Amino acid sequence: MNLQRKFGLVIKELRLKKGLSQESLANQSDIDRTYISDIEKGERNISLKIIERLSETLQISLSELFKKIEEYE
Amino acid sequence: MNLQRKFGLVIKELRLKKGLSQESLANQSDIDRTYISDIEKGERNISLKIIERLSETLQISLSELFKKIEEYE
DNA sequence: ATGTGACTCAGAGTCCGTT
DNA sequence: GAACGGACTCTGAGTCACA
Repeated sequence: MNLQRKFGLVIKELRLKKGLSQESLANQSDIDRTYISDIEKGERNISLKIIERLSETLQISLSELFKKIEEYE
Repeated sequence: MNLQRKFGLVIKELRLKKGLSQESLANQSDIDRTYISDIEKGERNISLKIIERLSETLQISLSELFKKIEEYE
């Protein structure tokens, strides 16, 4: 499984843990709802700026976020 | 200091610690030499794929890489 | 509330050389 | 060996209608 798919899975997991819909995560992160959908499916090779915005909204540090991602291997 | 600048500083630090030139890091990571230069100066908003390739060449996990980045704040 | 296809366009990423 | 520049190509960012 590649990195961007793992990334999507972790984002989805964190979003659900906070009881957020894709739409509200999208609004809070100032990202389009359909773009969030693509990210969670692992279909986008996202950049540092997007990663940062998501981690802020989900209230997780970048190192903790990537630690979770690594646990998927 | 923004995230991409901190990212660049950490990459440079790790590269020097391994005794690599920008050119050899570029070659081993299959990234353009001039792009490495820009990244280290914090002038590029790089994607997940590039981040992954750099971490592989520099032999550091993504979570450890971002932990170092967070230490710059 | 989420998925998909199709789109635009700024910027990610490359290649050449010169300082 | 690294920074800088111009001139590229290609893909990520961002949006929309529709299912």
